[in-house]
Amino acid sequence: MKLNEAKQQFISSWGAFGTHWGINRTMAQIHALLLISPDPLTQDDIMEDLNISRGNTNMNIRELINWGLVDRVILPGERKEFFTAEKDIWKVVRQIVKERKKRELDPMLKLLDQLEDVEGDKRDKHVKTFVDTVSGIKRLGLQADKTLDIMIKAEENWFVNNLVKLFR
Amino acid sequence: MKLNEAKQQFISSWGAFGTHWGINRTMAQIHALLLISPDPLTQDDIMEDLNISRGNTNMNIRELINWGLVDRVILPGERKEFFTAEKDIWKVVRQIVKERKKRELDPMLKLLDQLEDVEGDKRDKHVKTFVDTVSGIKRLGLQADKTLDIMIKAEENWFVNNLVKLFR
DNA sequence: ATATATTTTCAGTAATTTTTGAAAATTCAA
DNA sequence: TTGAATTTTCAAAAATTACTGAAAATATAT
Repeated sequence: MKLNEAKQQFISSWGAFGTHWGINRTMAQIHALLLISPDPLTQDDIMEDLNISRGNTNMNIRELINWGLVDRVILPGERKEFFTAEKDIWKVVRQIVKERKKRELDPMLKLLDQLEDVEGDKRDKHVKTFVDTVSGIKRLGLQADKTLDIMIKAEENWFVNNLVKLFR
Repeated sequence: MKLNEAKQQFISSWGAFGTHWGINRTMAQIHALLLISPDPLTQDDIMEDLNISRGNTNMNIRELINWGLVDRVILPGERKEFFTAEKDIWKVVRQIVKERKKRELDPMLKLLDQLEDVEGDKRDKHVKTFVDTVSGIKRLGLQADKTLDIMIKAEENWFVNNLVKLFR
C-alpha cells in the first residue's frame, strides 16, 4: 500500500472509531492526522488535508487542546500557529483515561452516592432492587476509580510487564 | 430522596452517560429501567415508563438482546413477552467489554496490520512517523486485547482482589 | 379457520449534532 | 497607530441519528 493511501485509511478509520466512543469524527481525524505528521501543522494545512472549513478546524483543534492531546507550537519567525500531537501512545491513552475519569466517572460516583440513600423500606422489593443495583454499580465504580488512578500514574513498561504477567 | 425521584434520576443519568460512550440514550435508559426493576417488564411497561413509542422500544430492546444485556422471558400463562436485565454488574461489564472488543478492537487490529507494511523508505520521515505511530498503536492494542480477554474470563472477586492488591 | 393479541418493520418526521463561512476580534509588524 | 495576517465566534445550513406510528407480519386462543 502506498503511503498516501495508508494515511487516508488511517485517518478515516480513526474517525470512524471515534464516533463509536462518543468523539466526533472530525476531532478524531484531526488527531489522527497530527499523530502521523512528523512536523507540526497549521490550521490551513489541516483544513486542506481533511477538506474541512476553517471554523470546524479551529473548534476541534481547541477541543483537542482541552483534552490535552494537542499542543500549540510557536515556531520562531513564523506568523501562524502550529499544532502537534503527543506521539507516545501510552501517554495519549493515559491522558484520555484521565480526562474521561474526571468528566464522567467522578460525577457518576457522586450521583450514585446520593441515590444510594433513597428513603424507603428495604423489604419492599422495588426499594431493594434499586439500592442493590446502585450499590453494585458504585462498588465497581470505586474499584475502577482506584485502578485507573494507578494506571494514570504508571509507566508503560511497568504496566505492560506487571499487568500482563499477572494476568497470564 | 423518594424512590420514584431516585429512579427517574438514575434512568436519565444512565441515558446521558450512554451518549458519551456511543450508546443511544433510549437504549441506555431501557437498560437502566430493567436494571432497577425487580420483575421482568413488558414492552408496554417500558413504553409507558419512559414515554417512548412502540417501535422505538422494540428496536432498542432487540439491540439490548443482541448485546447480551437483556433476555426475553416467557411467563407461563402470559400472552405477552417479558424482558429482564442481568443484574450482576460485573457480568454486565464483562459482556460489554466482550462485545466492544469483538466489534471494535479486533477489526482495528486487523486494519493496523495492513497499514503497518506500507511501502516506502523508512528514512523518509513521513514514512517513519506513520509506521512508528501505527506500530505503537498496534502494540498497545495487542496488549489491551490480551488483558481484556483475561478480564472477560475472570471472576469478580478474583479480579478485584488480585488487581487491586497488585496496584496498591 | 377465524378472530384477536402481540410483535416487527420501516417510510416519513423530528431532534440532535456537526459543519460552514463570513463577520468580529485579536495579534503583530512596521 | 494603522493595516494586513491570523484566529475566533456563532447564526444558519447540512448531515446524521433517533423516533414515531401505522401497516404488515406473526403468534395464540377459541
